Amino acid sequence: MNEQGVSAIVRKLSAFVVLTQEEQSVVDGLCRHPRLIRAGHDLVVQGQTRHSAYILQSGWVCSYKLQEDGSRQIIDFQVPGDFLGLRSVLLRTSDHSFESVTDIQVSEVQTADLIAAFECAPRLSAAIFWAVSRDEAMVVEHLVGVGRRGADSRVAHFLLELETRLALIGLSNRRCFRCPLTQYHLADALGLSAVHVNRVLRHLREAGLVTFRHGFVSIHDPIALADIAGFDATYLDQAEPLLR
Amino acid sequence: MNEQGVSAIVRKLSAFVVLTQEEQSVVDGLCRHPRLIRAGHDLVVQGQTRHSAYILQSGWVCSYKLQEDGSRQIIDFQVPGDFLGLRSVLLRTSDHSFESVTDIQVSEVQTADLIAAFECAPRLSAAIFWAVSRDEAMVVEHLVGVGRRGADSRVAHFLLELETRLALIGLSNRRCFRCPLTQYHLADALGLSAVHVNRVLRHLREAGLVTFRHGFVSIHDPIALADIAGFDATYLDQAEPLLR
DNA sequence: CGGCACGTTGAATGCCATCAAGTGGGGTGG
DNA sequence: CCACCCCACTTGATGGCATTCAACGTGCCG
Repeated sequence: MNEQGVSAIVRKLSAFVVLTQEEQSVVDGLCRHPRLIRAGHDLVVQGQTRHSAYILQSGWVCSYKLQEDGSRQIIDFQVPGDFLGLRSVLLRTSDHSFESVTDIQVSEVQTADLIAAFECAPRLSAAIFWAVSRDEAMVVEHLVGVGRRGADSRVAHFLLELETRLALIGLSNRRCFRCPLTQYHLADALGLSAVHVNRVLRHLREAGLVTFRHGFVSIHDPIALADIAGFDATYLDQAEPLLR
Repeated sequence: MNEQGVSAIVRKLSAFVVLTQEEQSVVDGLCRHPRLIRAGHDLVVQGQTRHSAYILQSGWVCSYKLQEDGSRQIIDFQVPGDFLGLRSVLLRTSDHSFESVTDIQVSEVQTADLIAAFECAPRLSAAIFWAVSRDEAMVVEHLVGVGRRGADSRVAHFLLELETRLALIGLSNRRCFRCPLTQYHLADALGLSAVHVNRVLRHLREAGLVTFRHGFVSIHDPIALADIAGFDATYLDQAEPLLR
């Protein structure tokens, strides 16, 4: 729960469907058994066969895929209110891993409970499908970035996307936000070396665009930053709620 | 329909769920109104607000995302039996475009019909969710390739994945297959320049691994190719059907 | 026969990885 | 309390992989 007394997931889903009090309690019912996990632990590992889905209550998680040569590609980061592993419950073996970046709090979601929730609150299922679709759109945009953008643009785009996601759940005020990621995380996510990420960050900082330091990000010039990022937030679909 | 008298989509879904005769007819019912589209046309364009989903009956399609600077990133190719735009029916605006690579035959799927099909054939819905999950896993693997693999490895991986997908619907005999893609398609998909794709293909050909030419691909040395590709087909989940 | 799309090859440039070395803060243990 | 280590970050030098520019080949089609 944050300062408004509303859980992050309710807040996020409300961006798409304005949930009734009753629907909110259904969601909260899914989050009944929170579990604490320390930073740097794997929730699900690549190749694992029967794994659950989770809702992230607090803290940050990354999903990644390891290669034989030891390098890893981070697929996405999860912030409070996001689902973990919902995409792949139907594949027999998980194709990627989840690791806690910070200490986290998660609720395990039983498939049966989820289906029951869908039945008694159909609008809720629409909201959850929207959330899943948005996550996929983010992976696609991520692919575009890694495939077609230069390093500066890639880093700028990443920070802007992050800001937008965090603003949605009340963890950013559109200027600055807390961010527990290291430059190594950025490197693994963006397909760059950590050394180069460092150089790019310095460049962006000296250009007065954005500062990424001490677990904190400040966006000094959103316009110029969005410009070099080629950032267009349409894919995050963050306009008015569709269903009221 | 192919030579076995079974549509590509039924064949593909059967890899996950062995469909009864009745379930097969439900699927065929979804494919009632086929539409022909010439090569090089857009079915859905990025930014379009209300678009349908389709099932591809024959021919090849690519989904891509355009950038301001004119470059494009191909997200994925669709081959017969694949869905188009199912992922994003819930987002208000499509975040990417679909273009026919060859002349194609598609069936438009009404959301209502799909839901009705789910209700009268629950096993079918599981199979479709599996197909969607597999598509997402492919996008993730694509991201890993673009982010973390060198050009040779990327091209090799792409060709192996393609072969596996086509074998599933009976369009490859595990050695060679027809492939209407140009080197420009590969370049846009793999985040490389067309010139470099050409060089890589020459290199792979001269090494006796694979030939990509005249709309035809021959895999001469699958073992060595999988080796430099770092190819592990687990994410395609192509083992035994799960539900019988 | 010209035009066009696709493919092919060479040379020069440049972005980013890699190697290497060093800084600084936080935690631990002597 | 200080020495030590470890991790994250920082910076410079070097080199390689892939892009870009440019030119040419080749088959197809109007």
